[in-house]
Amino acid sequence: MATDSSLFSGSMTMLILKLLEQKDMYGYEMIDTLTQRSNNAFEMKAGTLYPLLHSLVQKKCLEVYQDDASGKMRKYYHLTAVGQKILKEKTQTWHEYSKAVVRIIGGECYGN
Amino acid sequence: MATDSSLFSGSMTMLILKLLEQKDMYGYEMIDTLTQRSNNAFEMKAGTLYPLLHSLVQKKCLEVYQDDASGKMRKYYHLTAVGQKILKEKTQTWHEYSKAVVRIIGGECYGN
DNA sequence: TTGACAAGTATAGGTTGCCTATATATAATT
DNA sequence: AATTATATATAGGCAACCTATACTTGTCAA
Repeated sequence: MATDSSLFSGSMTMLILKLLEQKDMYGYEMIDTLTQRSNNAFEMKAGTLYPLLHSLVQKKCLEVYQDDASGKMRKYYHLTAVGQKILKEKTQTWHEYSKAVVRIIGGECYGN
Repeated sequence: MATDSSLFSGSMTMLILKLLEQKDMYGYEMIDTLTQRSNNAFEMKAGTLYPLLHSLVQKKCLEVYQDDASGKMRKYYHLTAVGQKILKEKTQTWHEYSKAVVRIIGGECYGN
């Protein structure tokens, strides 16, 4: 991530799971998608992503399958029911904390 | 902090500086104030706070003075100009990242 | 046609941020 | 008198993320 990433450390898992809720993706694709959708606010590093993906597979949050059709090795990740549950929990927690931060630092407020 | 604190690690400094922008406080007072204003979402631990305060003093973000009037030792912390600048930067970054997260995970976002 | 670069995945090692556990001392409560 | 709340402090540890590096294959320009 860019600049002062520490402000949002811990949210990486949530963001990855959210991307995979919409469609199966391979690692490099996730990095690009995150960068685009966040307008460069997030620049996830490969060295952060791949170990994270491996651990999420181990925790049964993701399933992986390989596709070499294009000649390049691509490992696609698919969100499981377990992963979906974790995503829901993390998202809820995020909104809760986000609202609490806003109550303290003021400014904009997040719905629901 | 409560439960899955990792989602917001890195925001502690910002929150502390924000409290001290409003008035000088001593450590224990900050913990209570944070707990109250966040409706128990944040439960900062003493073992987290005091080392953080010491490091902020070292970075010239805070100044400290002691008050033993009440019989109890209380170290009051005061926000410096440097601290104010850091607070402004962290707050800006937080809003930026927060908006980026909302763009990815969805939910409403009010104001800038 | 080969040399450089982008795409794609992977791991080791280090830093940071926060936590738990523990320690100390005094005031208030019981 | 004993316990609890107030108040500050430090050591040790874990988890999350980063940097640096490594490897392979495809593409494009010189």
